[in-house]
Amino acid sequence: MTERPLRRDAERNRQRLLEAARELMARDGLGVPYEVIARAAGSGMGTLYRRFPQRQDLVDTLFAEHIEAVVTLAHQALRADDPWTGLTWFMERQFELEAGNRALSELLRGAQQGTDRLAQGCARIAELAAQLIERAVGAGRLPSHVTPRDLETIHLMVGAVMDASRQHDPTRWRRALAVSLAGLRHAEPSHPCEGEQADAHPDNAPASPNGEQTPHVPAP
Amino acid sequence: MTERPLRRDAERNRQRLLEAARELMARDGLGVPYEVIARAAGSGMGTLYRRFPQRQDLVDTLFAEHIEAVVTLAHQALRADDPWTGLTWFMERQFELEAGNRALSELLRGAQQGTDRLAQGCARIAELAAQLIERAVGAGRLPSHVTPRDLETIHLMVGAVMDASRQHDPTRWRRALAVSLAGLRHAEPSHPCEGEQADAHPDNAPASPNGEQTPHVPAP
DNA sequence: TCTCAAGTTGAAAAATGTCTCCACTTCGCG
DNA sequence: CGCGAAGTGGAGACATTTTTCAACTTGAGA
Repeated sequence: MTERPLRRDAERNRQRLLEAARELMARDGLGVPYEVIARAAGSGMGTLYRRFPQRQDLVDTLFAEHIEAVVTLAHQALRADDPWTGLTWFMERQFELEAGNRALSELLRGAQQGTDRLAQGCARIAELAAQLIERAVGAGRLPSHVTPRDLETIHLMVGAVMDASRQHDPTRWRRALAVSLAGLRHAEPSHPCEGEQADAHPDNAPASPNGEQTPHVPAP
Repeated sequence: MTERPLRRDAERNRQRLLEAARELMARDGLGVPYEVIARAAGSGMGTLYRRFPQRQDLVDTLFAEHIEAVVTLAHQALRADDPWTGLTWFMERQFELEAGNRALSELLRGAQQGTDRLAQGCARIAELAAQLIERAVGAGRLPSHVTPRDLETIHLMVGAVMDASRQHDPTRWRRALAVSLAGLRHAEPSHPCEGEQADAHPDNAPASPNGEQTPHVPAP
C-alpha cells in the first residue's frame, strides 16, 4: 500500500514527462499522442506508460491544481459584494485560464478524461457556479427564469468560440462572453410547453418571416 | 469532356451509395468512414471510391441543395417587413435544419469538406446574413456596434450547444439561440483599445471581484 | 565492487481508417 | 449468343495512435 519512493533517475524522468505533457497539452489539448509526449521528454513510450498507464492518471496529476484554482476563483466570487459582479468576474477569470490552456478548457467542458478527483473538482465548480447564479437571481440582478443550466450552456458556447479562434484571434471569446451575459439578463423566459411540440416539427414553423404560409420554394 | 452516362446498374449503385451516405452523414456527421457507407449501401469500398474519389465529391453532391435551401431562406428573410423578425426567423429556420442534419451543421460552421460549389454557397449565405444584420442595425433594431462577425460567433455558439446535446436534449439549442439574440440587442460595445492590452495579460485583471488587488491564493 | 531489482527502450501487435489494385463479374451492343 | 469495356469487391499496403513486452541498462545497497 505505502508506495516506496521512485529511484532518483526515475523520479527525474517522471518530472520531465510531466513537464512535456503540461506544455503540449496546454497548447494542443488532452489528446496529444503518448509518443509525442515521450519524445519531447527524451524518454521512450514505455517509460511514459509505466508511470501513467492510463491517460487519466497523467491528466489527473497535471490538472488537479488547475481545477483547484478554479474552485478558489468561485469561492472568491461568492464573497463579492455585488452578486452580478461576482458572477461576471468569475466567468472572465475562468475563461482567461481556459484561453491559456486548451486542455483545461476541454476538461472544464466535460471531456471525461480525468479521474474521480477531477470529476469531483468539476462538480464542486458546477455547484459553486450554481450558487453564483442563484445569488444573482435572488438579488434581482438576473431574471428568475435563469438557471444554473444556462451557465453550462454559456460555457459550451464561449468555449466553442475559443476553440475556433485560438489561433487566429485569441481574444474573440471576450465578445462571445459579453453577448452571452447580456443575453442572460435580457432573454425571454423559454416556453418549454409550446416549445416542446414545435421543436421536433419544423413544419409547424412559419414558412415566411411575415407569418403567412407560403410555398416552400418559389419556382426558379 | 462530355461524360457518357453510367451503365444502368452502375447508376443504381451510385444512387444507393448517395442514399446511404445521406442518412449516415445526417446522423453522424461528415466523417462517416467510407467502409461504413459502402456496407450500408450493399457495395464495396472500391465502388464508392470509384464514384467519389474525394470525400469532397460526395459531400458536394449530397449537400449542394441543402445549402441552396439555406440561401433561399436568407433571401426570404431579407423580404420580411420587419428586419429584426427577418433576422430571427432566418436564424431559427437555419438552426432547425442543422438540428436535423449533423453534416449540414458541420458544413455551415466551416468544416472545409466541400468543394468550391459549397464554399461559394456558404459565402453567399454569409453575405446575405451580413445584409440581414445591416438591415436590422439600419432600422435601429440592433445597436450599431453589432457586426456580421457577431452572427458567425453566434453560429459557432449555438452549434456547439447542438453538438453537445443532440442526443440528450435535442431542443436545448433554442435556449442558446434565445440568449444569444437577446445578448446581441443588449450587449455593450466591445472595447478593442482597452481590451487589446488586458487580454493577453490576465495579471492585469483584478484579483478579487471587489476590485482591490488581493494575494492570488490564500494560504490553505 | 558486485549484484539485481528497478527502470528503460523501441520494436511489434492491435485497432482504426484511408486508399489502391487487380482478378472477377456483368451489361448491353453487334 | 458472345465479347469486350465498364463496373465491382475486398484483400492488402499504408498511415496513425495505443498498448504490450522481452531484452537491455543502471542506481544504489551489501
